[in-house]
Amino acid sequence: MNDGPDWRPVKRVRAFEEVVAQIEEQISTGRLRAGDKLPGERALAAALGVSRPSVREAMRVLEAMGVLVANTGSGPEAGAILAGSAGPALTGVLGLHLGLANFAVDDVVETRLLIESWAVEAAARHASEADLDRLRAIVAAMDAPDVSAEQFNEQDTEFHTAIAELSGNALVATFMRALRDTVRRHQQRAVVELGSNTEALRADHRAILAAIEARDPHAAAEAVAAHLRRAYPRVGRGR
Amino acid sequence: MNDGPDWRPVKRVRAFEEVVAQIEEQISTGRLRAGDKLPGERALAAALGVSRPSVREAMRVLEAMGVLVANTGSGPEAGAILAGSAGPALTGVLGLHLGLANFAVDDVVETRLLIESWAVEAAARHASEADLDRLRAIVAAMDAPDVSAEQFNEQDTEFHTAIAELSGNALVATFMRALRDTVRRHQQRAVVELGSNTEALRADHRAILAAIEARDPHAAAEAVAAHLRRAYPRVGRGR
DNA sequence: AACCACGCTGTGGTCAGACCACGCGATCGC
DNA sequence: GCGATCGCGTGGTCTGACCACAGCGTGGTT
Repeated sequence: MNDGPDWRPVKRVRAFEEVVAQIEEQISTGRLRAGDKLPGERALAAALGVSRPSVREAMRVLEAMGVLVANTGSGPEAGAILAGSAGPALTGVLGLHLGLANFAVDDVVETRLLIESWAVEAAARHASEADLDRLRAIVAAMDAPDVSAEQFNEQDTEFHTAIAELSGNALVATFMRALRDTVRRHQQRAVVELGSNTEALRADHRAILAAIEARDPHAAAEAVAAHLRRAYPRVGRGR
Repeated sequence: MNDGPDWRPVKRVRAFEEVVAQIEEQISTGRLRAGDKLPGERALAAALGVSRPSVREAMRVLEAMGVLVANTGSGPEAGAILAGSAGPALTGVLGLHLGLANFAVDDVVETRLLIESWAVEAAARHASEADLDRLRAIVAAMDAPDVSAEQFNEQDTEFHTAIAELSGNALVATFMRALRDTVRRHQQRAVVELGSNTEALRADHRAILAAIEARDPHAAAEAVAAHLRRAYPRVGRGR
């Protein structure tokens, strides 16, 4: 089994990678928590023995991953603050790789169907009355007579995200939002074709809500599947 | 409905963000494709009218998203090349936010169960004989007498990733790998407790493989669920 | 005494210019 | 012919400087 030395030569370690690694370590060991503020770039550079540009590149990486936000000025709001959610970062990553053809749009929609079916089942099982009120309010807002296409889309996102959150799994909710945003950004780049056909979609929403209200997980999953098949008809064939 | 001006303050646009945006646009419009090589940092800086550090920060962001890799030296391999997969980037993002307590470990395992159940059903439906051979080879390798704990873990990842790839959905496969790596990194930070208990896990793998061979999606999903419940016993209670 | 304007200070953002390590590729010498 | 060597362009790093911005203290004004 031994084919000789075969040692993998040292991996190049760039300065900013070391900085990222150290900050990651502080996070995973709990020494840095959400809400904490990092030292200034100059102080960090001095403490780590690297130059400020290297620290800045590390900041950009962490910022791209949604781990921190950087603010200028002074006061409590200024500086690099650990916070953020993974959502926007995920959306960005997925969108880029969609453009690079590493994924297909159908893959994204299919995955969304898979995740949302599960989420709505969980939601149907243990949604509280307050949760239901929230969904009802969104559905009612979408049924108002004067909603623009943009508002409609916004509230549609709201509705589906709310369902995902009701599943009680924060990661699933984040995935859901990222997938929906990815599809939406992609399709709005092509054509906004739903036009005045929103009635069918709104009816779907009402059906989903009704199934959740009836505590019927299976029916809820079916309703979601039907809804997505209507919204993205091309998916699901051929596989 | 009109509450006054309520204008959003101008979004600050940093130079590197503009650079990232322009590269993203080149990607989504198809002018840049996977495998293409970007101009050198100096040339890009000159072309975009920004300084080299700004270009570099943009590079770091795109690199963190798994969109490009940067190599030194000269020749065809040198420079910033569009390529990569989203996998490592997703793993990094998930791991960091796990550390920041934006997600719970249970969320990750639960999500993995959800996705893998679906994937194995799809795999059971349309795995080719060659696909099955690949799985059989992995299972056989894990049954060898002299596998170390590390090798075992490696091949376990291989097995589950292979199943996800068999689903035919590249995005699901990517998610699967990211979720598994995230869990693995997290648990290996704590305790590697499986010890010599691998026999049960290997039996699970054989059961999963058998269900796929039998083209029984439901049994395959059940087998995967049982396997994950055994591997991560604490999950699934209380929700 | 209350209040407001100014400037100090520290933050991230940007820039210019320089030097280094690396590795391909052409050139030169044998 | 062929191998060692040098050139040159790549990303990686550093220095030092300047800018815009925002909070907050200090000063003068009312």
